[in-house]
Amino acid sequence: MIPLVTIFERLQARHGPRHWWPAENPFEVCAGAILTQNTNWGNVEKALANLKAAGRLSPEGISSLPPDQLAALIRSAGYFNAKARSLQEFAGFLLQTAQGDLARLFAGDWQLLRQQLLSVRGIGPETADSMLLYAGQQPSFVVDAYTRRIFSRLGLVDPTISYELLRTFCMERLPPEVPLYNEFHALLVEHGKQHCRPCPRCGDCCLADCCAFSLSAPLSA
DNA sequence: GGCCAGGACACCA
DNA sequence: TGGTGTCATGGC
Repeated sequence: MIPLVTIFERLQARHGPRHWWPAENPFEVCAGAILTQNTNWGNVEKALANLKAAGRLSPEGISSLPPDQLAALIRSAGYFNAKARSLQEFAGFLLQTAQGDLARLFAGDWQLLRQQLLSVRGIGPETADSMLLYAGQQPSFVVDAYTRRIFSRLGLVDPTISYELLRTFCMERLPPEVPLYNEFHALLVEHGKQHCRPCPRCGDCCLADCCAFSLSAPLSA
């Protein structure tokens, strides 16, 4: 079994630093985490730009907007009715729990906060962990479809493994370091989006030992 | 025109 | 606990 740190190093060598999360402030990270659910990031950027232009990219701005108007602003992100509701649920939670102050929200026990976030309608495990890691700088590993696909292709886990089990698998094998978690997830997304194909020789992910030699080769090779 | 993209939830067995 | 349907736009 390839150590996760080795996979991380190969991803790093292949793709370089990813500089995640692409946002101007922690609240934008949280809004983006909701908007990007099962959606291309390019569509999310348009929705975020609309919210900014309307002066609504804040807990108060989102909370005070009629649902249909909020849905219209985030239309490009898809599932706009559901996501408008989720954004308002999160904004309400943030206002009620921490007076709209994310620094205050993340100041306490983050594992307790994770449970609270999971109780907010529209925030599932990946969204909660993205908020904790990228907005709150807490060592909560983010798992997504790419993580499951790549790790199962490498033979590390079963492809049907649950979110929580895969997250635990990762966190038990990595030191709880925010910069490492940040970069690892971002690299897995990048690898999954553009480059991860079954190896023509071994059938594994191209990060496998079989193909590790080729990591320095051009991406088109 | 079909497929996929940085999921979550309700409902059912 | 796990499987399935639904939510929906935009790029390729």
